[in-house]
Amino acid sequence: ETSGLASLDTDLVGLSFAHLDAEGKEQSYYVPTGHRLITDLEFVIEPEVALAALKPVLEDAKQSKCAHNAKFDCNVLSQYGVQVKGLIDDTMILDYILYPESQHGLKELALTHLNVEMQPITDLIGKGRKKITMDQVEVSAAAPYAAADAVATLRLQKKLRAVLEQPENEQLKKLYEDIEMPVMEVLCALEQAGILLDTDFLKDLSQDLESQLAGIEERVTAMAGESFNLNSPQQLSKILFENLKLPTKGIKKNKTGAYSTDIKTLEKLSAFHPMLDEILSHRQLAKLKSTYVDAMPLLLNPRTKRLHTTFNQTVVATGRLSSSDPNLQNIPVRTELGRQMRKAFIAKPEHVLVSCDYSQVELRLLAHFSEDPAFMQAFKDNLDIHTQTAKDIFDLPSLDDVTPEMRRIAKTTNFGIVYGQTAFGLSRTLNITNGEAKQIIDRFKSEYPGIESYMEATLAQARDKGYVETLFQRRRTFENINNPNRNLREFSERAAVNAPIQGSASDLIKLAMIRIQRWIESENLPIRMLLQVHDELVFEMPEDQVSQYLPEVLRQMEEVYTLNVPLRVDAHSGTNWMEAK
DNA sequence: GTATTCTGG
DNA sequence: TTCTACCAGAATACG
Repeated sequence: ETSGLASLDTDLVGLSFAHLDAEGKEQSYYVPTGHRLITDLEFVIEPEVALAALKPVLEDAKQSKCAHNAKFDCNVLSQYGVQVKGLIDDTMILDYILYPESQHGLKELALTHLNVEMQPITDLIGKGRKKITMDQVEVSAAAPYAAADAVATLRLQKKLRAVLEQPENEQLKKLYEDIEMPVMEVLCALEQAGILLDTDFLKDLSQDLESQLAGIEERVTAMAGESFNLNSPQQLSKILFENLKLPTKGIKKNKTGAYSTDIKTLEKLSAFHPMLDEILSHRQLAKLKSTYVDAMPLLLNPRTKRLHTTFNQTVVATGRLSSSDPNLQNIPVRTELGRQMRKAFIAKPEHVLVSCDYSQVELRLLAHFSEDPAFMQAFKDNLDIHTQTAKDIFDLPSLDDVTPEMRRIAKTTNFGIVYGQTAFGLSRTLNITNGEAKQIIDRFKSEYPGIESYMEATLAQARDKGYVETLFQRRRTFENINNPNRNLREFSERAAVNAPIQGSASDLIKLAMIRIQRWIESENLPIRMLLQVHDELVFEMPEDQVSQYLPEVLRQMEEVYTLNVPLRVDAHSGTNWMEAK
C-alpha cells in the first residue's frame, strides 16, 4: 500500500503478499512499513528494515512473481532501491490482452472473474474533503484490506493464465509475453526518467498570456455591454444569440439544447461580429495557460526536478498507450502559439532531445494489409502519399499539377478512410456538400479497389467472428457489430475498420521500444528514451554523440518488422521539443 | 458527476 | 428517415 499521488512521488506504507504453501493453501501477509499513526501495534517496522529483508527475494529473477499493475509497484520500490526481477505475470495486463474493451481494476476483475465483491478503498480512507491517506489508516484495517488485494491477484492469475493457455489464444499469449510484459518494463524506465522543464520560460509565458487575456476580457465586456464569464459556453451562447441576436440559421445545438459555441460555430459567426475573433483568441490562450503553462510546473517531482508522466498500458482498446498526470501525448504542436509550450520541454545540460517519428505509419499499414498495388507503389517510390492520392482522385496527368488545396482534400480523405469515413463525415470536415464528398469517396474507391475490398473483408470478419486482429494478432471484439440499432452497429463498423490499423501501429512501436531499450541497457549507452507519442519516440542524447547513436535508433525503428511496403522514420533534434520536431 | 470544449495522434 | 470519422486526457462550468 502506498500514499501519494504520482507514481514517482509515493510513500511505501505497507507491502502485502499472497502465495500457496506446501499444502497448496493460500497464505497472505501484510508488512506495515510507513504508518504514522499506528496505535494498535507495539512496534513499527521501518521500510529500510523490511526492505532489507525482502529485497533479495524481490530482486531474485528465479523467484516468480505476479502483481496487479506491476509497473506502479516497481516504480515505488525502485524509489526505495529495490529493482524487482522475476515478474512473470501482471493480472491487469492479462485481462487487458484477453478483454481489451473492459476496465481492468482489481475490484472489477474480482467481481467479474471471481464473483467476489471486494471492500472499497473508501471504507478505509473516506472520500471528498475528509479523505485521509493510507499511512493514517490503522494497521488493523489496512492489513486485511491489503492482504485481500494480494489474494485476489493470486486467484486472478490462476484463472486468467488458464484462459491464456487455451489453444485458441496461442497468439495472444505470444503478444502478452513478447510485447506487453516486456514493454511494461520499458514504460517503467520512461516514467522514471522523466523530462526536464524550463520553468523560468513558463513563468514568463504565463504572465504574457495573463495580460493578453485581460486585454481581451476588457474589449469583450465593452462590446457585450456587460461582464460575463468567457469560459462558460452557456453564458457565451446567451450573449451571442440572445443579446447580440447573431443568426442562428445552420448553427448546431448541443445535447442540452443550447446553441453550440464550439470552434467551428464561432468561426462561422466571425463575419458577423468583431467579438468572435476575440473569443476565439481567448479560447486558445486560456486553454494553453490553464492546461499546460500553469499546470505542468505544479507536477514537477521535487526530488528529481523532472516531470514524470504515467503511461497507461490498459486503457485504449486498440492497443495504444495513453498518458496521464500529466498527459504528455497531447502537448500542442499544430499552431505557432501552441508550439511555444514545446519550448518548455528541454534536454539536460550538454544534451539534446531527439524526436523520431514513423512517417505515415497507419497509411503504410493500410497499404500492407490491403495490398492495393497503386497505394503500395506510392510508398515503394517514397512519394508523398497525399500528393499521390490527389493526383489519382482528381485524375491529373502529373504530380506537379496537384495544388495545395487538392492535397489538403486528399489528406483529409486518406485519414478519413482509416477511420471508416462516411460521405457526411468527410463533407463536414472539408466544408463541402454531401454529394461532393460522395464523389471523392467513389473516386478513391475506384482508384484503390484493394482498399475497399480489404475494408469489406475486415467487416466480414468482424460480423462473422465478432473480432478483428492486428499484425501481431491483438484482438478487439465488437458486441454491437450485428446490432439492429443502426447507430450502434455503424459505430462498431467504423471502429472495426480502424482497430487493425491503429492497433498494428501500436504493436510496431512497442516492439521497437523493447528492442531499443534492450540495446541501450546492454551496451550501457548514455542515451535515454523519454516519451512515446503513438508514432513518435523522444530521446535524450549527449549533443556530441547524436550522430553516433541516432542511425541505430532509426534502423531499429524502420526494421522492426518487414511489411510489404517500407517503414520510414523522420528524426529531428534540438535543445527543446519544439526544435526537435 | 455530467456536459462542453479543446489538445494530441 | 436518420445522423454520422477512430482513439485518448484535462480544464472549466454547472446542477
